[in-house]
Amino acid sequence: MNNPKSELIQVLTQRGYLYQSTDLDELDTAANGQKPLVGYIGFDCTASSLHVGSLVQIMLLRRLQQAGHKPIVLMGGGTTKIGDPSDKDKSRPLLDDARISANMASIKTVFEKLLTFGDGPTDAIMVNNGDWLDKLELIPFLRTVGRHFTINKMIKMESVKRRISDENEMTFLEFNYLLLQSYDFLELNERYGCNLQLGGRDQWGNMVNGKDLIRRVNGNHAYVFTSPLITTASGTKMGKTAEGAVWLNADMRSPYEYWQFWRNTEDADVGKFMRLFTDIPLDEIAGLEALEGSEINTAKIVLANACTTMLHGQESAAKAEETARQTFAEGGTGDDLPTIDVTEETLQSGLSVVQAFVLAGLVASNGEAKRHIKAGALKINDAAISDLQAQIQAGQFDAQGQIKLSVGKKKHAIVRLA
RNA sequence: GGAGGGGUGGUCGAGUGGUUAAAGGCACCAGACUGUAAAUCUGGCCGCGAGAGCGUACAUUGGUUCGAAUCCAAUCCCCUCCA
Repeated sequence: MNNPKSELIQVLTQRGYLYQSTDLDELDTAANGQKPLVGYIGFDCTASSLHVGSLVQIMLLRRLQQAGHKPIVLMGGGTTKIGDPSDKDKSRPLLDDARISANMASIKTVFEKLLTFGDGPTDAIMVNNGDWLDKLELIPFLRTVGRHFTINKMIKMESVKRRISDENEMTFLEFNYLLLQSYDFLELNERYGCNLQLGGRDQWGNMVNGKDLIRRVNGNHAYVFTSPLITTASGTKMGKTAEGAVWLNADMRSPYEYWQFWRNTEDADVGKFMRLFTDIPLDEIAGLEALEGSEINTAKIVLANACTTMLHGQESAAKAEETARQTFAEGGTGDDLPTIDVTEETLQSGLSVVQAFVLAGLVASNGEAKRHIKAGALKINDAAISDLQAQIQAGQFDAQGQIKLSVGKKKHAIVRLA
């Protein structure tokens, strides 16, 4: 689309969120109308935090709200009990209700930072599809919803085709996931006038079926908008690190580590990530991403600050930046580095370097620590360790009672004498 | 219900009685080079142990054997074809 009229579609296309959409022109017109659009995205609550993989989705809702529309965060309290079949992993252990609501509460804290909740016309709301899915009755459901789905059409869906061919198989339960998600959209349409569903590109099939269901059941017109799968410039899925998922909740990944995640973005991704994950104006981004050579590090700091501020607040971002500056630019340490406390007694009875690194969480096992020593990657106070059996010495603590542990050039921690 | 095939480390995928902690790819980690980037090259990649080594591990359980991921039995799960 060349010249979107609405702010929403302008922003979404210019910042790289558009993969595919139904009636883009019409959606553009609707987005430009008097009435705010009401758009939703569904999130499962299988863990107590979402991770950066979901961030594009969250940002979609944020853009929606910024452009004067109403976001609905749909928590999959009902669908989580079934387990999302599109995750190809072996079926997870089913979560119990207590676990699900705990996860939901924990996840909600993240949305509260990125969206404005309330009762106003463009305030975000959070709803739980367990509210209606849990009490569905099979026969009425089949008669009102099931009749609108033809098997003929369903088996032509890309997601279904893939699953019912040779190697794979699909259970009836999974087959029904489509109906449940479609029903969610219908329910939100009737309850809240929700007329837009956003999501990742893999959700397209489920989403357009919801749109069709709405038209068939109550004649309303709804829209569907998908975002691309975000990969890094080198082609891998975004957000993979040795430590696992990049969680959004601060108790699962500290603001400093979150800052570092963004700081380590590949050169080629800086502009793209800024457009997607920050509110930095486009012209400013254009200037930053044009920086050449090591200059672009400035842009990465801007990116890290913007992302961390959005999620953890300005103060946390500033602290993370300062810690990074002290650690990397000055070769010292900063307050925000992961820290472990060690007592005088522990020190007396002997604490090996290997143990210290394990305690600090910088390595996963003694063996890994030793491998790193052999590779010359473990440093104490910036001096490489070569002795596998080296002990932490009292004399290594500096005036502040600290020792700096490093694995390679990037991972640092502090041991503090308690 | 019948016939056949299969379940291997984070992942994909070799391996069909000892030389196999298990080829190779990917992912990941570290070193070199740099800019806390990418690419490239080098090394590593179950745990414990300074090391020799030890312990665990090839769906699960039991068995055969001096010795099993490899053979046998039962169980669970998956695939293909037939009914």
